[in-house]
Amino acid sequence: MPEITIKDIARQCGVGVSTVSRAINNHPDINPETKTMIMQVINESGFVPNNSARNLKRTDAKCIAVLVKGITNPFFSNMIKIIEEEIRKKKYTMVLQHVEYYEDEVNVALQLEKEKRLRGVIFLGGIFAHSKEKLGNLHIPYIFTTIGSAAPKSISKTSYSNIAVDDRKESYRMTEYLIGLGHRDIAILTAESEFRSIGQLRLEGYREALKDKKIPVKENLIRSAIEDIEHYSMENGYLTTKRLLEEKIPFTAIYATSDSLAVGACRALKEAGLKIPEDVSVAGFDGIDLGKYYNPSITTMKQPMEDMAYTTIRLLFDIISGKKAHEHIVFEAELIERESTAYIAKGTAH
Amino acid sequence: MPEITIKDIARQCGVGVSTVSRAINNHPDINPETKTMIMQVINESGFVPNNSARNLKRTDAKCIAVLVKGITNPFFSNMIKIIEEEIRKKKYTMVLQHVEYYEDEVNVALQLEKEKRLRGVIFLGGIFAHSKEKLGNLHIPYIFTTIGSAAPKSISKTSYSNIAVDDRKESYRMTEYLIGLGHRDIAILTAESEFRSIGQLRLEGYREALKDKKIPVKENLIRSAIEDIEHYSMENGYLTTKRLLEEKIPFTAIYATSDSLAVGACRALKEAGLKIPEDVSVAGFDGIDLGKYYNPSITTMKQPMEDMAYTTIRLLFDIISGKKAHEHIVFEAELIERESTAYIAKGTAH
DNA sequence: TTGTACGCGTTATCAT
DNA sequence: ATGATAACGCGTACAA
Repeated sequence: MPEITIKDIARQCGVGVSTVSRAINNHPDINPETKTMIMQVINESGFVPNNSARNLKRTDAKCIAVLVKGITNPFFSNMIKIIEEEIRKKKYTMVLQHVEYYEDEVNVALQLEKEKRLRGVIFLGGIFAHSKEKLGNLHIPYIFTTIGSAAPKSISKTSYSNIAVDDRKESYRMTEYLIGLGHRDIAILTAESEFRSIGQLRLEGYREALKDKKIPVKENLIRSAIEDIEHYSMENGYLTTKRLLEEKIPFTAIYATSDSLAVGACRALKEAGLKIPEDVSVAGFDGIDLGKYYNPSITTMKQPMEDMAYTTIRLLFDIISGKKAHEHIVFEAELIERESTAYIAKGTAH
Repeated sequence: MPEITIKDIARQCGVGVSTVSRAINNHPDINPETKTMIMQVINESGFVPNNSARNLKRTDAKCIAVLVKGITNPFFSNMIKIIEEEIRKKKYTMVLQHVEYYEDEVNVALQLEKEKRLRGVIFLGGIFAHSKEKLGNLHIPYIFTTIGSAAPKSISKTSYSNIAVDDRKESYRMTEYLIGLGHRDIAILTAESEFRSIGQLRLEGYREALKDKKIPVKENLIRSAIEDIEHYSMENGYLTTKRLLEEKIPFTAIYATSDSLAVGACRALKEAGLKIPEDVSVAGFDGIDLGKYYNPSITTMKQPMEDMAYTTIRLLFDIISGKKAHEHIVFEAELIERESTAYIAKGTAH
């Protein structure tokens, strides 16, 4: 198949390649007539400039990469939309890449930096477990958003930005809230066992809250998600809760560390003939849309996704333009009480 | 910042660039010792080959592009996972791109074909409304999956593959099912007004079924999704249903043309004090996980996503290797009866 | 087994 | 306003 290039167009138009290039790239120094003529020929021929060659040569790519850890997380969808829109407004382009759980997002960023002449990188999700050396090779500004905020101390805080809620604290608050409703046997559905992962931070918050309230932590109420299936999924919440019920360990509330897990938990409870919140209270985390529309609607700790998204992209642009230095911003989450939680009914324990 | 290139590595190692290239690309003609030496230097230096330059030179990219229309559709997530896995198994790489609703996915494919030396393209979602000329410029095999199956006649069926359910027929079946339950006033929640879109095909099936059963179509029971928000979203189902209720048009069933819409509808009904399915039956379409975990679980027309995904990627590889010609496969959907639908209660109409 | 030199398609520089 | 030409970083004949 004969790949059609800028040279072919130039020949067909009887002009030099530079003129064609000028036409394509909206350069000022070109006769409008020549330009329309060239554009016409291009449209007819179906010529598409080779992006690899462009990126190879170009100095000003005006491109920002967004790397998302995991693909099925609905939590990020809205954030990405906002970020994309802002990037478009600035006449930049965005390259969105999903990174598998086992892939190293920094490697991907390193690649993209060279390939696309990136101006900045946004990491969405994942764990901050990157070596200083590797990050040192990333010569452009990068921001971690929605990532367990505790980064290794060896990495200078001035070399990157971080935007997240305080997962430990907010998890503490949610646990405290459930305790306040009279619950003492609170099962927690958690995912991710990696050190400093969001899952672990939330678990720590739970432990601390119980400890502070002098409620003994029952290890058999701490349930890790099943490994082989998507961690933060409804299915995982469902299966984990089912197992919990089968083991007949008494509890009066379930604190799921994500709303998807909470949904699955609700279903399992319902199938077991338990009423929410009369028999069992269920709380989630994140504040995705679904929680609002679920039945019962689900009490959750809502992360200010829109705010976080806007802040992320604006901060990145400010850093790129030299207006700001790196920042580490902690957002407050909002406890939204909905139908799925209530005061404990006396004498019940399932 | 001094971009480090293959030349720097070569100089540092005291070898020629080709030797470094051979080391990077696992070529056979290289002394193992030289290779390890070079790789060591590379690792220390943090050198990352420039992908643009590579793609520019390379002839055998072994890369397949997956273009997804719209980003927040959970329906595609599972399909993408399967496709990605199969691609990995074949030692190919996958490039996943989300295409906005207003963007032209064929343009994106055209770009990528040149940029990444693609071997094939998979289009997920969207509408088949592409000009013959443009598609003619795509010199590699491409498959449309989950796209309204009625393509313009001007395009030869031998030039592309298509994998989908028969949206009109399956929509007909769903409507028929609801009619079979005794419903006559069936509101339909639909999205997309574009000709030949999935939304329109499903609407056509609805109309036909009513017509065949001699039930007059009430135009005010046909509700289009609100334009400015995500079409197939829970929010849209919720708001649309709310409006429907406010208008006090009597109906005993809602057929939502996607499960997300159905979820929103359920919530709106519940808030209005209506019971599902006692007062109103609700049916969805697609068969996403959520329908199973929702409360009530939602009757749906399940598309065989896994099958469709496997078939798509296998067919593509067969076409690439010359084993097969293009195919047009229609899958059967499966009507899954769940808790949200039931026989009509006599004398009720809301 | 290794090194030299050319070219991939484009943009930028410098003439004209 | 336009054209010739030198890079961009890499892979690969081809020569050594």
